[in-house]
Amino acid sequence: MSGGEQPIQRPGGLPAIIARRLRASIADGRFEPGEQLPTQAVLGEMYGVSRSVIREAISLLKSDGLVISHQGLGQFVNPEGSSVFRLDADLGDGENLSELIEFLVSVESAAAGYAAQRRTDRDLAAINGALRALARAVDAREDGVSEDVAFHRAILKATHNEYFIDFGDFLENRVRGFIRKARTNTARQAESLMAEVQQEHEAIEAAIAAGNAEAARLASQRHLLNAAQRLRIYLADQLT
Amino acid sequence: MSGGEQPIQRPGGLPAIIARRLRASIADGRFEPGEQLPTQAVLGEMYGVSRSVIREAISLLKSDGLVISHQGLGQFVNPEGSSVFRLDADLGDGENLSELIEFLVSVESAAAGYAAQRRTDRDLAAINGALRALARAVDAREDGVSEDVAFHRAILKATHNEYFIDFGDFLENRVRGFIRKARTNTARQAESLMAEVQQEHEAIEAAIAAGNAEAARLASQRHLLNAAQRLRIYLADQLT
DNA sequence: CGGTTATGTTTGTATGATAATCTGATCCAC
DNA sequence: GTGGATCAGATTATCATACAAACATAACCG
Repeated sequence: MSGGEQPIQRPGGLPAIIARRLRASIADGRFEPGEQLPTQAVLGEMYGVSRSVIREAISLLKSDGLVISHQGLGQFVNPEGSSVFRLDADLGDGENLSELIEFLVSVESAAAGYAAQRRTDRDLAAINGALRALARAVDAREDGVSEDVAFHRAILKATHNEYFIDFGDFLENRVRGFIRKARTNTARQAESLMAEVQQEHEAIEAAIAAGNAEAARLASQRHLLNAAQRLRIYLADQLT
Repeated sequence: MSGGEQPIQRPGGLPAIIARRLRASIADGRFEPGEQLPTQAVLGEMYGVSRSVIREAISLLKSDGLVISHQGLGQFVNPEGSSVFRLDADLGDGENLSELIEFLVSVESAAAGYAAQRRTDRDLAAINGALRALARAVDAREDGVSEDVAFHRAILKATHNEYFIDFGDFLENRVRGFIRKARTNTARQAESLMAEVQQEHEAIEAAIAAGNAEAARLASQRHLLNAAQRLRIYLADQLT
């Protein structure tokens, strides 16, 4: 999967390497919170790279809120600690896939619960419309990817919570897209699989329509866990 | 709160501005997925800045996985979409505080549930030890901050899931630290408040010890929601 | 026709210079 | 002396330029 036909993927260049080292140094306490970092010129000497590289590395740490720099003053380790939670899904290696799925399920199912409590009639109509469109697509022997996306997005939208919606976009781009690719590649049992998926979808929709948060959580949880299971089977087949 | 005694916080410099614009352009579809971006030299002309600035901006997008660059080839919009979920908590504005808390509660309570299912005896001992240490600190009229941190961290550790642990660190740095500051600043009712918090902690610990995932989820949920409520009261008082 | 070699383009890195901004010391007036 | 303005130094921010490395394509040759 990783490292195939595409041009080789380097660790990210010198700036990324330096950034990693600096991050480690901060984490290890070699630079304490609030402490002033060496100047860019000095850091350049320390690591044997030019100031441009140091600047890019620092820039990355700044975007994570780990470092704060003031013109004329210097650069400091943010005493508040990193201000962002960064979830980078390196799917496909299968290493910590289970752990990641667990985390994803927690969020997704919670979102479904909130959606059940908050969905307006308009939300419900959108969810229902997406579900029926998906059914039509499956009947027409299409893949129904865009309809699947619309369905899940409609649910997240019904939470009326920006954070869940953003998280859903991430989930969509990285994980569900991956799952879908796996699914279409194992087109053998596509028929029964599609029916299974559709059934899970309908369970979610019914719970949300009924305003039953607990049921929505469970149904959503089951759906994603099943998808993960199907993905695992696919990955196992790949290794033969 | 924001913009007080510290040196004024600029929007982040030219690179951050350019990065925002590029991000917007990609989101708006002005640059389609997989499409090649203009060269750094051209982008520099377009925005009227030097190539260094463009490089730093692109570097930020690359760290989000939104852009991929190949030496000698050019820079491309990642067709897979962003590979990271970025949760930056701009707490203190109170704007979408409720939404954020909702998201945090979802994750934290799920973690408590997993902890209840998986905790080893050693985990349980760590949690219990932290809880008793916290009680001692409160009795001794100390703030007990470090003990509080240790308690929550021990729980997250008991999930044996790296993602929850990382998330806990973020939560700790940004949110709980903020809550704690609010709490100590309203030291008037500290006595009854501490007792209330301790009671909530004990409920979580008991559920985890009993291996009751559902109870652990609920207890954790209640604890964080109450903390958020206490925070809201504090913030409201501030506005007088 | 197939493989090899130029060639041009683009990103990566280095280097040096200038502008902007902040701290701390210095200086001057009163 | 004290308070405020001014200056010097340090440091980041930005710019400009040059060279190295990697890649695609076209030209070339056997």
